[in-house]
Amino acid sequence: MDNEARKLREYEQRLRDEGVRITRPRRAILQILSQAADHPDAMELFRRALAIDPTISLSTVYRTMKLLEDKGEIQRHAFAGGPARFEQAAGEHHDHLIDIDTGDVIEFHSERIEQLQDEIAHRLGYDIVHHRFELYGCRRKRK
Amino acid sequence: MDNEARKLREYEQRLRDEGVRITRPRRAILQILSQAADHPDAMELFRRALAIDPTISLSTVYRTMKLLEDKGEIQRHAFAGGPARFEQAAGEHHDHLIDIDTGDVIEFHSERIEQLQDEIAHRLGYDIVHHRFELYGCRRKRK
DNA sequence: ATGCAAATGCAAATCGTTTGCAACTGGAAA
DNA sequence: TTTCCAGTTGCAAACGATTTGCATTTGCAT
Repeated sequence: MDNEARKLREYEQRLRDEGVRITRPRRAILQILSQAADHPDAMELFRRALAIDPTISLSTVYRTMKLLEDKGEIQRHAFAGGPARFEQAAGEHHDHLIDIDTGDVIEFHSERIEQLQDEIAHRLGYDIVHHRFELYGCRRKRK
Repeated sequence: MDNEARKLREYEQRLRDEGVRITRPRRAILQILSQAADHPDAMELFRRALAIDPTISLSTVYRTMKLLEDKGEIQRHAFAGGPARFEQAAGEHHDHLIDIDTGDVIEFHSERIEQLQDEIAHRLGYDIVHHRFELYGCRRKRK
C-alpha cells in the first residue's frame, strides 16, 4: 500500500479546495512532508526538496511552511536554541521530549498534564490559547 | 528597609567570591536586576542601564547576562516569538504563564506537574536535564 | 603607584528568517 | 488551446537578536 502517495494526494486536494495553487516547489515540499517521520527544520527541508526540484529556493521553503501553517496542515515548533522545526499537523495533540545529545524528538501525550494546565490557568484567571511543554533530556544510562 | 540595596551587595559579594570583577557597567546591571520585579529583555535592560551609566553598550549587556547566567545568578527564558527575557535566579523553581495581549509574565508552580514530568521521562527511558513549560493565554473575560 | 589580564565600546559579522522586486506560471476563462 | 493575470517564484538585500574581533580602557592584586 502506498500510504505516502495517498497522503500527498490528500494534501493537494485539501489545499486546492482552499484555493491554494499547487506549484512545482509546493508539490516537492508536500511530497517531502508526506514521507517525513521526523521534525526537520527549514534548511533540512530545503536540502530534501533540492533532490526533487533543483530550482527551489530557501525563501520558497519558508514561504510555503508559513502558508501550510496558516492552513493548519503543519505545526511549527521552536525548540530551545535552534531553528524552527516542522511536523505534519495530522494526529492528535502531543508534547515533545528532545534528546539533548542527538536532537531526536520523541512525542508523548499525557491527559493528566492537559488537565493540570487548564486547572492552573483557570486558577490564575486565564484562558489558555496554546502552550509549550518540552522536556530536554538524555537517554538514561543503564546502570 | 532597603531590600534592593541588600540584594545588590549580595550579588556583588557572591560574584567577587567567584573571581568576577565588579566593573561600572556590571554594577549598573546588578542594580537594575536587584530592583526588577519583571522579566525584561536585553534591550529593556540596556535602556534602564543607560539611565545609570550613559556609556554602557548593548554588547556589554549581552555579555554580562551570559556571565550571570553561567554563574547561576539569573535565568534566561526564550518565550515564543520574542527576544530572550531574564529574571533573577533566586527563589524556587517555577513555570510561566504569558499574557498574550500584554506580554506580562505570571509565575506559578505545580508539584504535580513536576512529578508527571519525571514519570513521563522515566517511562520513555530518559533523564530530564531541564524542561520548558509555558502557558500562553489571555485574561478570562467576565461573563 | 604600577602592571597586566580582563572587560569595554564600537562596528562588523553571524544566524535564522523575511521581504522587495522583476520575471515566471498555474489554471480559470474564452 | 490559447490567453491572461493574479499569485508565485528566485534572487539578493534587509531584518532582528545576538555574538564577535579588535584596539582601548580599567579593575584590582602587587
